[in-house]
Formats: sequence, structure tokens, C-alpha cells
Amino acid sequence: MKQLRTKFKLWLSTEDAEGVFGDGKWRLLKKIDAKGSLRAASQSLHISYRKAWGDLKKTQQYLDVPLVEKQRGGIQGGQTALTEEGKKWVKAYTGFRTDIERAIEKAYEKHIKELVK
Amino acid sequence: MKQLRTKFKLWLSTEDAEGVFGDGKWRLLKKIDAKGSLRAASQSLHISYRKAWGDLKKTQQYLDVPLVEKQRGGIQGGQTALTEEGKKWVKAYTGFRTDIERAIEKAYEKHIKELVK
DNA sequence: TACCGATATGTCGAGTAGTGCATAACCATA
DNA sequence: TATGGTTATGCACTACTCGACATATCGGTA
Repeated sequence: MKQLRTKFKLWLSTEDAEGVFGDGKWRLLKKIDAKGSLRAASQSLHISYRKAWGDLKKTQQYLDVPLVEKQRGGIQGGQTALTEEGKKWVKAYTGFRTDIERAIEKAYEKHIKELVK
Repeated sequence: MKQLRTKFKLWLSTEDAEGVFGDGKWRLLKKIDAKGSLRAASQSLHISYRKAWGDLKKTQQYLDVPLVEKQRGGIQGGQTALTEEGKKWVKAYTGFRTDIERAIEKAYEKHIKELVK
């Protein structure tokens, strides 16, 4: 039998919207924090600006929390930065995700591994 | 803020094939065990027979383990039953998934909950 | 005031996963 | 040998997501 790897997707939903926060949005926010703009972040993540912008809008809309502060114009054309709230979310989700990643690893060892060898 | 719920998808992949086993296939196998035929299982799960059949084929092909035993013809037209190996997989994956479900619950309480209130 | 680069947003087309439909093959029993 | 219900499999259509384009807007700075 070929080597197996575990994969997972993780996200948060509200009643009326799927995927208001998740791995993709988390990566995007982290990258915005590192790069200082939505455009630079999207390029760095190899996703279209269109998608990054849409994702951000959806998250803010349904989560109803100001995660980023955006500015248009200026010498650099504009910028996007995380708010304090945004940073908290990134940190919290990082911990959340890490815990789960570890749990998956453990569960694999416990339940699946012996089946595969 | 609206109430949040965690969602996740879980699956196993090999080097050359994504999703050789996962929640969908797990549900399918369980249902096959309960119903005794692929057709009845697919109907019960509200997925097309076409998809169920394709999923099963893919899993067997890439996992390279006989999970089910299928028969055509006969008074009932045919039947599909889990092999011992198949039952082991269902059992193992059930444990695997349950552990992870609990871990996600816990991690949510620990990291996200306080952020949401 | 002109410019430049980023934000803001609609639209259309490509890629993809899944459904429905059609058709064979199969075989225990009547 | 005819029947019926299931497995087996290709194909066309559909629904949905995402990316590529095309524009418009914004506002410090030169």
C-alpha cells in the first residue's frame, strides 16, 4: 500500500454563511500583516486580487468585526493593515489550527497507521 | 456577532491521488454494510449511484485493498458487502474521526470561544 | 493639478465536480 | 428461457468556483 497522508480543511460558519473564516482567510490575514497591502498579500499567496478582496469582504461582512483597516490613495496607492481585532483573530486561529493539526497526527497514529502497514 | 460553528473535512491521500478515503467514502461504506447493496446505499445517502460507484472504484484502486465484495445477478439483482478488511477500515476511521471531532470541539472552546462573545 | 499604485467591483469564460440518462452485462429463480 | 434488480460505465448537461479583464475611485506627493 502506498504511503498515506492526512489532509483536512477547517472553517467556521454562521447560520447564513458558509466559510466566514478558515484556513484561506487566515493565511490571507497573516500575509496582509506581513506585507501591508491586500495586493501584495494576494500576489504572495498566488491567488487573484479579485478573490482575496472578495474573501476579505465576505469575512468582514458575516463576522461583523473590523479585521483590517484599508486606505486608498497616497504615495503608495493605498494600504491594508490588520486591526488589533484582526491580530487577535490570527493568533487565536493559529492556536486553534495547531491544536487540531496535532490531534489529527495523533489520531492517525492511533487508529489508521496499523491498518496501512 | 452571530453564532459560529466549526466545520471540517477530513481525508487521506496518496502521492498520486487526492481523497482516496475520507468522510464521504466512510459514510458510503457504513451504509453499504447496513443496506447490503451499493444502490440502496447511494439512495439512502442521497447521492447518485454514479458517484457512489465512482468513489468506491477510486478508493479500491488507490488504496489497493478489497473493501467490498460485489456480485451481479441473482434474484435480488446483485449485492455488495463489506469484506473483513472493509469493516476494519470503517471501524478505524470512525475512531479516527471521532477523536478529531472532539479535539476540534476542545480547541474551539480554548481558542475561539472567548473571541466571539 | 497630474500621476501612480492600491483599493473597489461587475462580468464573462474556463475548469471541475456531480447529476441524470442511456445502455450493457450478469445470474438466481420462476 | 424470460424476468428483474443490481452492478458497470460512458457521455452530456448543469451548477459552482475561481481567474482574467476591464474600469472606476481615491488621495499623498511631485
